[in-house]
Amino acid sequence: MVQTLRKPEIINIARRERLVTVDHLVEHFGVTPQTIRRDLTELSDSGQLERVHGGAILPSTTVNIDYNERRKLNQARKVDIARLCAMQIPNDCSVFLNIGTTTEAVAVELLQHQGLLVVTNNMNIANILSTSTEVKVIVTGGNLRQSDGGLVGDFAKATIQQLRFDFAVIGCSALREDGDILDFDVQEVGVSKTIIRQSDTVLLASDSSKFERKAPARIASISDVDIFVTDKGLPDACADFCRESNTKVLFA
Amino acid sequence: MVQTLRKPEIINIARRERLVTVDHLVEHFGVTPQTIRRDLTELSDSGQLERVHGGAILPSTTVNIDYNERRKLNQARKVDIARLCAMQIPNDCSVFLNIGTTTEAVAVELLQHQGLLVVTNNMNIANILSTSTEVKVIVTGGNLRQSDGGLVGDFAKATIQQLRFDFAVIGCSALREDGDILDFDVQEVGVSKTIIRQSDTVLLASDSSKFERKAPARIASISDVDIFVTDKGLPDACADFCRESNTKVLFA
DNA sequence: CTCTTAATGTTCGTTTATGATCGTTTTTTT
DNA sequence: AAAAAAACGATCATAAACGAACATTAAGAG
Repeated sequence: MVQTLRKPEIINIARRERLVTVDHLVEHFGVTPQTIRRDLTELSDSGQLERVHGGAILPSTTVNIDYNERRKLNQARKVDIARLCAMQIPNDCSVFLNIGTTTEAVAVELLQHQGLLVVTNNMNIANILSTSTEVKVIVTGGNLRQSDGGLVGDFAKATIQQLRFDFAVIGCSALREDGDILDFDVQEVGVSKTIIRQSDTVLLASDSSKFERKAPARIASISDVDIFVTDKGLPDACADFCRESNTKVLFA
Repeated sequence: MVQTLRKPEIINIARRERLVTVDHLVEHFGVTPQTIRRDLTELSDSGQLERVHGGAILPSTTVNIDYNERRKLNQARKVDIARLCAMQIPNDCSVFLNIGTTTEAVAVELLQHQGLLVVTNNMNIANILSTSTEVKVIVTGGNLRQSDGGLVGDFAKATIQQLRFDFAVIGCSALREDGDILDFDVQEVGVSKTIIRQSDTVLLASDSSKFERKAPARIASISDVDIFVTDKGLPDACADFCRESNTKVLFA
């Protein structure tokens, strides 16, 4: 006897609302705060939730620790960008989400959507969305990259080539002010290019700190993107480039 | 109403409601709490439900369960079977692991191996093995099945068809004494057949309780399998069948 | 009809979950 | 920075749920 009947429901609510409060759960289940606290403590001990004062939140879902550290860095900004991204996507359509912490944040936001078909080459995203009954998930095949849970290589490309998407949300490792979108992994480039080709509307989700980073492989240009969702701090040179190339820019 | 009629109904209710309570079932069937408890205990023993105080819930897979649950799994026969399976597999070779909690247990054992290439259509297995630097993982594509993290459908099949494996470890939902290997999901059948065709040595990992369960789809016959790893309690009829069809049987 | 067997009900001692109390820690307000 | 309020965890008492053993009932076989 390890779990109580309430725990699965608590996790469900947490996934839907991103956060549960003791008060809210007390009312929902008709038990005392003490009982709810016990539940949350146990869920936290087993790693299913993360305890905060007054309630609990979803834990970070990650593959390895370095990666975990990295994702904490710009999390607040990322969630804002992700939310704005998710707002561009209607219900009942097909979406591709590729590798990257920002796209993972988008996946969390998409849990609120209905009737989606999400295709992804990111194991973390598949894990996140597998909790929803409203989202159908297709995983591309591929070589599993330990560092970030990405699926890369020919199998991924082959699967994507057989599909078309209403929307694609892509992340990147680095950006240049002249509009180049860059990635660390040469293998990932082929996949990203294919995604762009197969999608009606391409969203690039990236915070402006990416302009300060370097990466070797060129995926595409921002001019190939329909909507660029970022935060304030976009370099002027790049803003000009977006205007010229008719790429819509949204600031979170 | 007899027991055999109650159990499927209980599972139905559990699938619909996510959880069942003893009280609710007592009222629903008009029997005593003790009877319901007996039903739930048996459903829990056969792995179809997970028992909690006051009722039962749908079982969770290995990925997101806490350490104590994992230890409980360790006590089960599954781990013995898994260990014996892993012992049949040398270092530096290619292995396919398909859907099932037993194959997940095999994946845990394979963490000790070196130089493996593991291909899988099971998200949980990919998650487990992604922690190892000694194991290279390829994930087949496919539709993500929420219930067990399985990847099924044509994408999975297409990926597998392009590969060959030194070893394949397959699990199943049910077994018949005449040697038929059965699965719940018709989609999974095509995948399993393909796996068997592409593999030099096929291991079937299944505890003998599977003989007490039923499933609609026929994957293959035990005669198509090279090594059958199970526990004591193999029905005589099946043991005879294995001898005739030249399938090696190993008891954990 | 009786005998056998399996399912269900009954009883009872044990275990588990819950709620109440209280001193401590954290957060918010002043 | 201090005070007040809220949330917290530990502890204990109680009621509910539990499993085991035994009794009863129903169904089928001879």
